Amino acid sequence: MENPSEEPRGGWRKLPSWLLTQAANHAHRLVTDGFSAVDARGYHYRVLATLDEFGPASQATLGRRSGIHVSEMVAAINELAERELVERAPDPDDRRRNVISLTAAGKRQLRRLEKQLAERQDELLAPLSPDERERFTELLSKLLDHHDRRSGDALPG
Amino acid sequence: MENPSEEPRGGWRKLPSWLLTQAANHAHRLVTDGFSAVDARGYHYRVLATLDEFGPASQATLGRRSGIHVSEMVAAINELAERELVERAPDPDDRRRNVISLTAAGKRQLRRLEKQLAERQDELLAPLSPDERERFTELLSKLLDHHDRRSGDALPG
DNA sequence: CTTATGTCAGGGGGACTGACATTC
DNA sequence: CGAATGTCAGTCACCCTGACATAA
Repeated sequence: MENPSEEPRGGWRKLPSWLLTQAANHAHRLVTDGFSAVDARGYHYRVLATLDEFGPASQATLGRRSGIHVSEMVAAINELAERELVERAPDPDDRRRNVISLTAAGKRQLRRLEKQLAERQDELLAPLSPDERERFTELLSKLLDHHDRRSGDALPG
Repeated sequence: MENPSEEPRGGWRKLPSWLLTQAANHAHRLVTDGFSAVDARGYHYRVLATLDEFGPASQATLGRRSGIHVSEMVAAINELAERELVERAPDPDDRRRNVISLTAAGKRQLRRLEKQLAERQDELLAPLSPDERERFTELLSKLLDHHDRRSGDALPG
Protein backbone atom coordinates (compact mmCIF):
# COMPACT_ATOMS: atom_id res chain seq x y z
CA MET A 1 0.00 0.00 0.00
CA GLU A 2 1.98 2.91 -1.17
CA ASN A 3 -0.62 4.23 -3.53
CA PRO A 4 -1.87 7.56 -2.22
CA SER A 5 -5.36 7.81 -3.60
CA GLU A 6 -6.14 10.36 -6.24
CA GLU A 7 -9.43 9.78 -7.99
CA PRO A 8 -10.06 6.13 -7.63
CA ARG A 9 -13.30 5.31 -9.34
CA GLY A 10 -13.47 3.82 -12.76
CA GLY A 11 -16.00 1.80 -14.64
CA TRP A 12 -14.41 -1.50 -13.81
CA ARG A 13 -14.54 -0.83 -10.10
CA LYS A 14 -18.19 -1.80 -10.03
CA LEU A 15 -17.74 -5.10 -11.79
CA PRO A 16 -18.49 -8.15 -9.67
CA SER A 17 -15.26 -9.82 -10.69
CA TRP A 18 -13.31 -6.81 -9.51
CA LEU A 19 -15.19 -6.45 -6.25
CA LEU A 20 -14.78 -10.13 -5.65
CA THR A 21 -11.06 -10.29 -6.26
CA GLN A 22 -10.41 -7.13 -4.27
CA ALA A 23 -12.44 -8.34 -1.33
CA ALA A 24 -10.61 -11.64 -1.57
CA ASN A 25 -7.32 -9.80 -1.46
CA HIS A 26 -8.32 -8.15 1.77
CA ALA A 27 -9.50 -11.44 3.19
CA HIS A 28 -6.32 -13.13 2.12
CA ARG A 29 -4.24 -10.42 3.72
CA LEU A 30 -6.16 -10.67 6.95
CA VAL A 31 -5.81 -14.40 7.36
CA THR A 32 -2.25 -14.45 6.10
CA ASP A 33 -1.28 -11.86 8.68
CA GLY A 34 -3.15 -13.77 11.34
CA PHE A 35 -1.41 -16.97 10.43
CA SER A 36 2.04 -15.48 10.21
CA ALA A 37 1.53 -14.17 13.75
CA VAL A 38 1.61 -17.85 14.72
CA ASP A 39 4.36 -18.73 12.26
CA ALA A 40 2.09 -20.54 9.84
CA ARG A 41 0.84 -20.38 6.27
CA GLY A 42 -2.53 -20.99 4.72
CA TYR A 43 -1.80 -24.48 3.58
CA HIS A 44 -0.35 -25.40 6.94
CA TYR A 45 -3.74 -24.81 8.41
CA ARG A 46 -5.49 -26.73 5.68
CA VAL A 47 -3.27 -29.75 6.16
CA LEU A 48 -3.59 -29.72 9.93
CA ALA A 49 -7.34 -29.28 9.78
CA THR A 50 -7.70 -32.09 7.27
CA LEU A 51 -5.62 -34.40 9.42
CA ASP A 52 -7.70 -33.49 12.43
CA GLU A 53 -10.91 -34.17 10.58
CA PHE A 54 -10.09 -37.35 8.70
CA GLY A 55 -7.15 -38.76 10.61
CA PRO A 56 -3.76 -39.91 9.30
CA ALA A 57 -3.40 -40.32 5.56
CA SER A 58 -0.91 -40.49 2.75
CA GLN A 59 0.25 -37.26 1.16
CA ALA A 60 -1.73 -37.92 -1.99
CA THR A 61 -4.91 -38.54 -0.04
CA LEU A 62 -4.26 -35.48 2.05
CA GLY A 63 -3.89 -33.50 -1.12
CA ARG A 64 -7.20 -34.70 -2.45
CA ARG A 65 -8.96 -33.97 0.80
CA SER A 66 -7.50 -30.55 1.35
CA GLY A 67 -7.39 -29.40 -2.25
CA ILE A 68 -3.66 -28.84 -2.09
CA HIS A 69 -1.60 -29.84 -5.05
CA VAL A 70 0.60 -32.89 -4.53
CA SER A 71 3.74 -31.02 -5.41
CA GLU A 72 2.94 -28.35 -2.84
CA MET A 73 2.07 -30.96 -0.32
CA VAL A 74 5.67 -32.09 -0.20
CA ALA A 75 6.84 -28.66 0.85
CA ALA A 76 3.96 -28.22 3.27
CA ILE A 77 4.68 -31.52 5.00
CA ASN A 78 8.37 -30.69 5.11
CA GLU A 79 7.67 -27.45 6.91
CA LEU A 80 5.14 -29.00 9.26
CA ALA A 81 7.41 -31.92 10.06
CA GLU A 82 10.29 -29.54 10.70
CA ARG A 83 8.13 -27.81 13.31
CA GLU A 84 7.10 -31.26 14.62
CA LEU A 85 3.46 -30.52 14.03
CA VAL A 86 2.99 -33.64 11.94
CA GLU A 87 4.79 -36.93 11.74
CA ARG A 88 5.85 -38.51 8.48
CA ALA A 89 6.22 -42.27 8.65
CA PRO A 90 6.56 -44.89 5.93
CA ASP A 91 3.44 -46.95 5.30
CA PRO A 92 4.22 -50.65 5.90
CA ASP A 93 1.30 -51.71 3.69
CA ASP A 94 2.41 -49.66 0.70
CA ARG A 95 6.01 -48.73 0.54
CA ARG A 96 5.38 -45.85 -1.86
CA ARG A 97 3.43 -44.02 0.77
CA ASN A 98 4.10 -41.88 3.78
CA VAL A 99 1.58 -41.83 6.53
CA ILE A 100 1.14 -38.33 7.82
CA SER A 101 -0.32 -37.89 11.27
CA LEU A 102 -0.99 -35.04 13.61
CA THR A 103 1.20 -34.63 16.69
CA ALA A 104 0.02 -33.19 19.98
CA ALA A 105 1.89 -30.00 19.18
CA GLY A 106 0.18 -30.00 15.79
CA LYS A 107 -3.19 -30.18 17.44
CA ARG A 108 -2.35 -27.29 19.70
CA GLN A 109 -1.14 -25.27 16.75
CA LEU A 110 -4.35 -26.09 14.93
CA ARG A 111 -6.36 -24.68 17.82
CA ARG A 112 -4.31 -21.52 17.67
CA LEU A 113 -4.89 -21.23 13.96
CA GLU A 114 -8.58 -21.81 14.33
CA LYS A 115 -8.76 -19.05 16.86
CA GLN A 116 -6.86 -16.69 14.59
CA LEU A 117 -9.10 -17.65 11.75
CA ALA A 118 -12.28 -16.99 13.67
CA GLU A 119 -11.04 -13.58 14.69
CA ARG A 120 -10.13 -12.71 11.14
CA GLN A 121 -13.53 -13.75 9.87
CA ASP A 122 -15.00 -11.27 12.24
CA GLU A 123 -12.64 -8.60 11.11
CA LEU A 124 -13.43 -9.38 7.51
CA LEU A 125 -17.18 -9.21 7.99
CA ALA A 126 -17.07 -6.29 10.38
CA PRO A 127 -19.12 -3.92 8.22
CA LEU A 128 -21.90 -6.47 7.71
CA SER A 129 -24.82 -7.16 9.99
CA PRO A 130 -25.43 -10.75 11.10
CA ASP A 131 -28.19 -10.94 8.55
CA GLU A 132 -25.97 -9.66 5.81
CA ARG A 133 -23.23 -12.04 6.77
CA GLU A 134 -25.54 -14.96 6.35
CA ARG A 135 -26.75 -13.75 3.00
CA PHE A 136 -23.20 -13.11 1.93
CA THR A 137 -21.97 -16.60 2.65
CA GLU A 138 -25.08 -18.06 1.06
CA LEU A 139 -24.47 -16.19 -2.15
CA LEU A 140 -20.82 -17.12 -2.16
CA SER A 141 -21.66 -20.76 -1.58
CA LYS A 142 -24.12 -20.71 -4.41
CA LEU A 143 -21.55 -19.22 -6.71
CA LEU A 144 -18.87 -21.62 -5.61
CA ASP A 145 -21.12 -24.63 -5.95
CA HIS A 146 -21.90 -23.75 -9.51
CA HIS A 147 -18.33 -23.17 -10.60
CA ASP A 148 -16.89 -26.06 -8.66
CA ARG A 149 -19.17 -28.49 -10.43
CA ARG A 150 -18.16 -26.82 -13.65
CA SER A 151 -14.40 -27.13 -13.30
CA GLY A 152 -14.30 -30.12 -10.98
CA ASP A 153 -14.64 -33.67 -12.22
CA ALA A 154 -16.87 -36.31 -10.78
CA LEU A 155 -19.33 -35.58 -8.01
CA PRO A 156 -18.29 -36.71 -4.56
CA GLY A 157 -21.23 -38.70 -3.47
CA MET B 1 -7.20 -28.96 -11.46
CA GLU B 2 -5.92 -32.47 -11.24
CA ASN B 3 -7.39 -33.24 -7.87
CA PRO B 4 -9.93 -36.03 -8.24
CA SER B 5 -12.38 -35.35 -5.46
CA GLU B 6 -12.57 -37.71 -2.57
CA GLU B 7 -14.37 -36.27 0.41
CA PRO B 8 -13.99 -32.58 0.06
CA ARG B 9 -15.77 -30.95 2.92
CA GLY B 10 -13.92 -29.61 5.91
CA GLY B 11 -14.66 -27.06 8.54
CA TRP B 12 -12.78 -24.30 6.85
CA ARG B 13 -14.76 -24.71 3.67
CA LYS B 14 -17.61 -22.76 5.18
CA LEU B 15 -15.52 -19.83 6.29
CA PRO B 16 -16.28 -16.56 4.53
CA SER B 17 -12.61 -15.94 3.84
CA TRP B 18 -12.36 -19.31 2.13
CA LEU B 19 -15.53 -18.91 0.12
CA LEU B 20 -14.41 -15.48 -0.88
CA THR B 21 -10.97 -16.43 -2.05
CA GLN B 22 -12.23 -19.50 -3.87
CA ALA B 23 -14.94 -17.55 -5.64
CA ALA B 24 -12.34 -14.94 -6.51
CA ASN B 25 -10.14 -17.64 -7.99
CA HIS B 26 -12.94 -18.67 -10.28
CA ALA B 27 -13.62 -15.07 -11.21
CA HIS B 28 -9.97 -14.46 -11.82
CA ARG B 29 -9.72 -17.49 -14.03
CA LEU B 30 -12.73 -16.46 -16.04
CA VAL B 31 -11.56 -12.95 -16.78
CA THR B 32 -7.96 -14.01 -17.29
CA ASP B 33 -9.05 -16.55 -19.86
CA GLY B 34 -11.27 -13.97 -21.49
CA PHE B 35 -8.46 -11.47 -21.65
CA SER B 36 -5.87 -13.88 -22.94
CA ALA B 37 -8.26 -14.68 -25.78
CA VAL B 38 -7.58 -11.11 -26.89
CA ASP B 39 -3.89 -11.23 -25.98
CA ALA B 40 -4.21 -9.06 -22.90
CA ARG B 41 -3.74 -9.14 -19.17
CA GLY B 42 -5.78 -7.75 -16.34
CA TYR B 43 -3.62 -4.74 -15.76
CA HIS B 44 -3.57 -3.96 -19.46
CA TYR B 45 -7.26 -3.44 -19.25
CA ARG B 46 -6.99 -1.34 -16.15
CA VAL B 47 -4.42 0.94 -17.71
CA LEU B 48 -6.37 1.33 -20.93
CA ALA B 49 -9.61 1.95 -19.09
CA THR B 50 -7.98 4.52 -16.85
CA LEU B 51 -6.49 6.33 -19.80
CA ASP B 52 -9.84 6.30 -21.52
CA GLU B 53 -11.54 7.71 -18.47
CA PHE B 54 -9.08 10.34 -17.32
CA GLY B 55 -6.99 11.02 -20.40
CA PRO B 56 -3.21 11.04 -20.81
CA ALA B 57 -1.14 11.00 -17.65
CA SER B 58 2.25 10.21 -16.24
CA GLN B 59 2.99 6.66 -15.17
CA ALA B 60 2.88 7.56 -11.51
CA THR B 61 -0.48 9.25 -11.87
CA LEU B 62 -1.76 6.33 -13.87
CA GLY B 63 -0.63 4.06 -11.12
CA ARG B 64 -2.52 6.02 -8.51
CA ARG B 65 -5.65 6.10 -10.60
CA SER B 66 -5.65 2.48 -11.57
CA GLY B 67 -4.31 1.03 -8.34
CA ILE B 68 -1.38 -0.53 -10.12
CA HIS B 69 1.97 -0.44 -8.42
CA VAL B 70 4.54 1.88 -10.02
CA SER B 71 7.02 -0.89 -10.53
CA GLU B 72 4.40 -2.97 -12.33
CA MET B 73 3.33 -0.01 -14.34
CA VAL B 74 6.68 0.06 -16.10
CA ALA B 75 6.19 -3.46 -17.41
CA ALA B 76 2.55 -2.82 -18.25
CA ILE B 77 3.37 0.25 -20.29
CA ASN B 78 6.20 -1.58 -21.99
CA GLU B 79 3.86 -4.30 -23.12
CA LEU B 80 1.13 -1.91 -24.18
CA ALA B 81 3.56 0.32 -26.06
CA GLU B 82 5.01 -2.72 -27.79
CA ARG B 83 1.54 -3.52 -29.07
CA GLU B 84 1.09 0.16 -29.95
CA LEU B 85 -1.96 0.43 -27.76
CA VAL B 86 -0.51 3.37 -25.84
CA GLU B 87 2.08 5.98 -26.64
CA ARG B 88 4.87 6.90 -24.27
CA ALA B 89 6.24 10.38 -24.78
CA PRO B 90 8.52 12.52 -22.62
CA ASP B 91 6.78 15.32 -20.74
CA PRO B 92 8.28 18.66 -21.83
CA ASP B 93 7.10 20.31 -18.59
CA ASP B 94 8.76 17.79 -16.30
CA ARG B 95 11.61 15.81 -17.67
CA ARG B 96 11.23 13.06 -15.11
CA ARG B 97 7.89 12.14 -16.53
CA ASN B 98 6.49 10.19 -19.42
CA VAL B 99 3.12 11.12 -20.78
CA ILE B 100 1.13 8.00 -21.58
CA SER B 101 -1.74 8.30 -23.97
CA LEU B 102 -4.19 5.98 -25.64
CA THR B 103 -3.83 5.23 -29.34
CA ALA B 104 -6.70 4.47 -31.68
CA ALA B 105 -5.71 0.83 -31.63
CA GLY B 106 -5.67 1.02 -27.85
CA LYS B 107 -9.20 2.29 -27.82
CA ARG B 108 -10.33 -0.51 -30.08
CA GLN B 109 -8.61 -3.04 -27.87
CA LEU B 110 -10.29 -1.52 -24.85
CA ARG B 111 -13.68 -2.05 -26.44
CA ARG B 112 -12.82 -5.67 -27.06
CA LEU B 113 -11.74 -6.10 -23.47
CA GLU B 114 -14.88 -4.48 -22.18
CA LYS B 115 -16.95 -6.87 -24.20
CA GLN B 116 -15.03 -9.84 -22.89
CA LEU B 117 -15.37 -8.53 -19.39
CA ALA B 118 -19.11 -8.12 -19.63
CA GLU B 119 -19.50 -11.65 -20.89
CA ARG B 120 -17.40 -13.03 -18.08
CA GLN B 121 -19.40 -11.19 -15.48
CA ASP B 122 -22.42 -12.98 -16.77
CA GLU B 123 -20.67 -16.28 -16.65
CA LEU B 124 -19.48 -15.59 -13.15
CA LEU B 125 -22.92 -14.66 -11.86
CA ALA B 126 -24.73 -17.31 -13.83
CA PRO B 127 -26.17 -19.14 -10.82
CA LEU B 128 -27.57 -15.96 -9.26
CA SER B 129 -30.86 -14.30 -10.00
CA PRO B 130 -30.87 -10.61 -10.96
CA ASP B 131 -31.97 -9.83 -7.45
CA GLU B 132 -29.22 -11.89 -5.91
CA ARG B 133 -26.66 -10.33 -8.19
CA GLU B 134 -27.59 -6.92 -6.98
CA ARG B 135 -27.41 -7.97 -3.36
CA PHE B 136 -24.14 -9.68 -3.99
CA THR B 137 -22.41 -6.64 -5.43
CA GLU B 138 -23.90 -4.47 -2.70
CA LEU B 139 -22.45 -6.64 0.00
CA LEU B 140 -19.11 -6.81 -1.72
CA SER B 141 -19.05 -3.04 -2.12
CA LYS B 142 -19.83 -2.58 1.52
CA LEU B 143 -17.04 -4.91 2.49
CA LEU B 144 -14.61 -3.31 0.12
CA ASP B 145 -15.47 0.18 1.22
CA HIS B 146 -14.75 -0.68 4.79
CA HIS B 147 -11.42 -2.34 4.18
CA ASP B 148 -10.27 0.15 1.60
CA ARG B 149 -10.66 2.99 4.04
CA ARG B 150 -8.85 0.88 6.56
CA SER B 151 -5.75 0.10 4.51
CA GLY B 152 -5.87 3.12 2.22
CA ASP B 153 -4.62 6.51 3.32
CA ALA B 154 -6.39 9.80 2.89
CA LEU B 155 -9.91 10.02 1.60
CA PRO B 156 -10.28 11.14 -1.99
CA GLY B 157 -13.01 13.70 -1.38
C1' DC C 1 2.25 -52.29 -18.92
C1' DT C 2 -0.37 -48.98 -16.53
C1' DT C 3 -1.17 -46.54 -12.45
C1' DA C 4 -0.19 -44.28 -8.01
C1' DT C 5 3.00 -42.05 -5.02
C1' DG C 6 6.40 -38.92 -3.48
C1' DT C 7 9.86 -35.76 -4.96
C1' DC C 8 12.03 -31.99 -7.36
C1' DA C 9 12.55 -28.31 -10.70
C1' DG C 10 10.40 -24.64 -12.59
C1' DG C 11 7.03 -21.29 -14.59
C1' DG C 12 3.48 -17.69 -14.39
C1' DG C 13 0.75 -14.06 -12.75
C1' DG C 14 -0.22 -10.85 -8.93
C1' DA C 15 1.18 -7.97 -5.13
C1' DC C 16 4.92 -5.92 -3.06
C1' DT C 17 9.83 -3.97 -1.41
C1' DG C 18 14.18 -1.84 -2.00
C1' DA C 19 17.58 0.53 -4.41
C1' DC C 20 18.96 3.84 -7.73
C1' DA C 21 19.77 7.96 -10.88
C1' DT C 22 17.44 11.81 -12.58
C1' DT C 23 14.77 15.75 -12.04
C1' DC C 24 11.94 18.86 -9.50
C1' DC D 1 18.10 19.73 0.83
C1' DG D 2 13.68 16.62 0.56
C1' DA D 3 10.37 14.68 -2.65
C1' DA D 4 8.75 12.67 -6.86
C1' DT D 5 9.52 9.89 -11.07
C1' DG D 6 10.77 6.02 -13.82
C1' DT D 7 13.43 1.86 -13.81
C1' DC D 8 15.21 -2.53 -12.37
C1' DA D 9 16.11 -6.31 -9.38
C1' DG D 10 14.24 -9.16 -6.23
C1' DT D 11 10.83 -11.47 -2.80
C1' DC D 12 6.64 -14.06 -1.66
C1' DA D 13 2.60 -16.91 -1.58
C1' DC D 14 -0.36 -19.35 -4.55
C1' DC D 15 -1.45 -22.39 -8.45
C1' DC D 16 -0.01 -25.36 -11.68
C1' DT D 17 3.01 -28.47 -15.15
C1' DG D 18 6.38 -31.70 -16.18
C1' DA D 19 9.65 -35.14 -15.28
C1' DC D 20 11.28 -38.92 -12.69
C1' DA D 21 12.20 -43.18 -9.77
C1' DT D 22 9.94 -46.34 -6.97
C1' DA D 23 6.40 -49.36 -5.93
C1' DA D 24 1.82 -51.35 -6.63
